[in-house]
Amino acid sequence: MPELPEVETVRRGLAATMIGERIKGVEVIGPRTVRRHAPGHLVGRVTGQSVVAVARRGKYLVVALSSGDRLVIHLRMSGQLLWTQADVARPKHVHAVLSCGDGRELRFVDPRTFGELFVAEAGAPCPALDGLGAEPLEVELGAFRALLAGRRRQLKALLLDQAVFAGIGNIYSDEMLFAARLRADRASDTVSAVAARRLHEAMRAVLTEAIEAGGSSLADGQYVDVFGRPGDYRARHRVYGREGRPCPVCGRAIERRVFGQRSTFFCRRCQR
DNA sequence: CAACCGACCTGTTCGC
DNA sequence: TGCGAACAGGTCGGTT
Repeated sequence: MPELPEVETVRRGLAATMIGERIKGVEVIGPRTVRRHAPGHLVGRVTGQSVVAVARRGKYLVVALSSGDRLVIHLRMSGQLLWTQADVARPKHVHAVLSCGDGRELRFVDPRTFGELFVAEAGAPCPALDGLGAEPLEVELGAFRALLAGRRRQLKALLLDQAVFAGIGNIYSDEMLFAARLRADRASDTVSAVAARRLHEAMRAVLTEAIEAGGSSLADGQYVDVFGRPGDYRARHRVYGREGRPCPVCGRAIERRVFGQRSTFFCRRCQR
């Protein structure tokens, strides 16, 4: 579910609530939620630590602890982090809980159980983070063009490849390709310098606006921030989830096709 | 190297 | 109303 704008929105909520908090207790409830190492390792490493900073790398949240260790969280498809009073009844699918001060706790909720938490120890390499590609909001135009030209990939597959650009998912790849007027299956090394500049700008514009809107909550309302609030960006989607509706630029019906196993929404006339 | 496929899960929506 | 099929924001490992 969550892509870069949603994860960034969660990050901001975590930074606002958790920095300076001491984690008094850690509960790991589901057997799948901590799977890169023993669950007890996470409990031992995190209990008693204070939160120093909260960063984001791609779709990963990175909670820096006073020990120098990092608590790394990925929400995958259905994960949520909810900051609540501990005496509020727990919903279904709460798989981990961090108990903090003033009777508050951070809950990791995840119906599909694809999400995960793990500890990256201070000074140790972390393959999951180290293998990530460029941050889409930081990559410069020159480097961006080199990433497109350096291989022959379908543009959508390239945008979705976390080792190339970290944080883009199915919604925002479609939205930025539409904004740049490029087809999802265009070979990356055939994109002109002018079109590459358009895509670079579209990447920045779409992600920035989506973050400002607090991300996209779809019909089922799965995605919410740490305070339980949905994001507003869905109302601004121009193609994603809009099959059969008119293209906002030319009026032709938006189409849906599968590219690389993923539903892809696009305008046949505007995107080349 | 790139594309494709199934797998991992639960829940919701859609079509008959 | 019921029920199975299709589908879902992500990623990984194995094949073609």
